[in-house]
Amino acid sequence: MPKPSSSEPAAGSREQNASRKERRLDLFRFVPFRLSRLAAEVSAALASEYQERYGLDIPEWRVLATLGFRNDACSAQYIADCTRTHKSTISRAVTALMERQLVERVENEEDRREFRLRMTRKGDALYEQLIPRLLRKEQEILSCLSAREQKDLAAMLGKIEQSLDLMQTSSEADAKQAY
Amino acid sequence: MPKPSSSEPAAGSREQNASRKERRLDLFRFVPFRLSRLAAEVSAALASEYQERYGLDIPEWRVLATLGFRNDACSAQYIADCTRTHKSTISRAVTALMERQLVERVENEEDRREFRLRMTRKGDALYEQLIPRLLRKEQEILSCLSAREQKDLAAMLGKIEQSLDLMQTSSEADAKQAY
DNA sequence: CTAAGATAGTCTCACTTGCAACTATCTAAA
DNA sequence: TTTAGATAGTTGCAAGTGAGACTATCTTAG
Repeated sequence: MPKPSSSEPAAGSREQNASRKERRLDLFRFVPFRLSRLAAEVSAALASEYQERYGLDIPEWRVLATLGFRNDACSAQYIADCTRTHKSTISRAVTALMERQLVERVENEEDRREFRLRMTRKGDALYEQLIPRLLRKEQEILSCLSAREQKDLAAMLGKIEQSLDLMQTSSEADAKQAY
Repeated sequence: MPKPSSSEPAAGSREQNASRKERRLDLFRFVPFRLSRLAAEVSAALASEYQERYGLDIPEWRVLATLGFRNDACSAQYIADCTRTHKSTISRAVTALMERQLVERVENEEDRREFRLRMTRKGDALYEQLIPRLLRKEQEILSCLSAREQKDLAAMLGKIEQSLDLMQTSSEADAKQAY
């Protein structure tokens, strides 16, 4: 990966450098870009586990991950909210998973608009095979950090996540309060 | 955002909980997922700046960011490598930016396969308007962290980035060594 | 009870983007 | 020099995804 040289060849006085500080932006130090690129690379690193080996795409994996972590069945909308994935994407993922008989759904007698989703035995088996691989991969990626750093990183991600939640629009906040 | 309850209702002995630790995965504690979601949200938060206000999409912004940080012109391929964006995506972004006369390109006499790209005066003006807004937004997002934490976060991102580089395939590593 | 509005899930459409083929050009080796 | 392979950039195509319309159902206000 090439990196634009940070040592700019004598292109101005120190005074200009000071003002440039606000007028130029080093993409490689810009946290939003770094996050986006890092997330893409980490996703790609994990894809080999759930895509190549198990034929799952990201939305499908998110459905399984949500169902697998919960003991009880839940609705597609709930999964969409949890994972911040559009409901149409979740709908397609659920359809694909049902065709592969990894997930099943039953009508909810109390609210017949929604379905209760849960993993089948087959889905459970796949899930239990997949999870250790993913956790191992995660550890592999984080192994460059000490245990202390990993904990700190998790805490900082948490703070930013929380802060972003607060920055959401009120309509989204209302939607969330429904839970 | 609903969060699956972490306090699982007495579903097994302590022994089972210990083994479950490896068989279940809490999406909300799974760093790859958190990164992906966080990156998406941060991107969305920035989009209002460069999309709504300046009509730029992400690839276009990445082209401008790379050109703006460098003093000299560079090739489309270089931008693709820097930003880890596919060359076809960069190609389309450059076309759009040229149509808006924000970027211009000149033939490279030394290698007539490639073009040297640089911002026009108009592109520079837009860039200088945009950058302070984006930096302010970044600070806003990171303001929930102390200066110390921000520095630590940057350092940790750096470590993971570096570690992922090492995890790449040899063909990619070769490509990088060309620089 | 009825009507209006909210919500769950599906489906169509449009857009974005990666892949891969293609052209043009460069490089290296026979 | 010639030829094979690599590289820069463009473009057609296909897959994935979000927006929003739509149906069915639920909720609430009158």
